[in-house]
Amino acid sequence: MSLKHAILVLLETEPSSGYDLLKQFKNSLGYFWNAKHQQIYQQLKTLTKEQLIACEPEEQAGKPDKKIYKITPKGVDELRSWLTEPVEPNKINDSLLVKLYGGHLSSSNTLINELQRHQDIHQSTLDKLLGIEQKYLALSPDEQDKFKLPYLTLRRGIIGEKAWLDWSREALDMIKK
Amino acid sequence: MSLKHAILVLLETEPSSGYDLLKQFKNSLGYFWNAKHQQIYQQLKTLTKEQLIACEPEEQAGKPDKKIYKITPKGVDELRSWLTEPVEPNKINDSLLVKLYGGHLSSSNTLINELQRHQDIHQSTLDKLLGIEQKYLALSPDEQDKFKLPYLTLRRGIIGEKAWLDWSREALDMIKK
DNA sequence: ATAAAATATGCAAGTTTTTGCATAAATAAA
DNA sequence: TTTATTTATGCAAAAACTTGCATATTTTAT
Repeated sequence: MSLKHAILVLLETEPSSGYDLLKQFKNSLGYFWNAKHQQIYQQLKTLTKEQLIACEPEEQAGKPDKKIYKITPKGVDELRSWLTEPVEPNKINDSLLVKLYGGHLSSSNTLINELQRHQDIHQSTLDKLLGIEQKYLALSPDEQDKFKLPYLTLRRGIIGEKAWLDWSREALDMIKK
Repeated sequence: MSLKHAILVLLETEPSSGYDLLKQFKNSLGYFWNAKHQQIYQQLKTLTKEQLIACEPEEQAGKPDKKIYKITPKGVDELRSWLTEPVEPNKINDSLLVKLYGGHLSSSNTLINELQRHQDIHQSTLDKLLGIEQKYLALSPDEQDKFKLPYLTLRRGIIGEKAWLDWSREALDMIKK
């Protein structure tokens, strides 16, 4: 339900194409929002119909044309109003934990391999986020202040990934023992 | 897609009714799986059709009748095979972080209240999980070993909630400053 | 005594998300 | 130089999930 608002928030910061949004989710914001390209394009269509965003085509040298979307005043109103409403805490559905929970039907090697595979993924996500943090910390105090809130969300990603890795080390130790 | 497997895993441990499963998700397993009652009842119907589970009605004194589902041998096969396949890392869609990211359109008081509201929820989830952990730690070494894997998933819940609370304290400090 | 919450299940309709297919040019890698 | 990846968008169908409604008894709280 709030892919809608995730998109509005991003477009409020900067007009973007569907593909731009996709890349943002994939490359930097994946620790708090994920969506497939079809979902994004569909939602952009819906939001355009609702007049919360507007589209302007942009020609590009060489590359295929982009459709740049920007938020409308009506969209900003909608966003402001959504921001005042309470949101539900995040719903978690974690297949890996389901696997572990039922892991006695599997071999410990299978479990260990799967855990290590996920560990690698989380480690590289953490590295990426720490890289982004370094860029933030290199900004002037003024600019840091400007991006304070996005930075807080980045911190959530970093702390969350570190916790995941702490847990996975504990888990591997316990399974191996 | 793996509500199916979440249910199979739980039924493999213990035959249950839809309502039992719902309570398990709500009361103890919510840190790794969440589902509404309609979703569970629908899935139980589907799984019965696929003959992965079977249903036996149970009369209860006083209370409405229960339908107790148990996993079939075919269901165990399906589960075993699923357990060997890699799963995707957990997809995260966190509306609270979307709100924070776009929080400059809102007042810091609104943000602070919302954060504190979530903090309370997470704190009480953590307390609940720590309570469950105490019960586990009071078991005999033999029994502890038997429930080692479910315990690992509980640890994930505990570590995850603690990390969330650490982050939220940091976030509140930064917003208030 | 009455109201609310918990126990227990389900249909129907709607919304959201995923999967499969499809196109097309540019750039980077083998 | 051929192949794979990246850039860029979209339709249609299927699957998954949510919301609204509906019922009926029991237990707990006021």
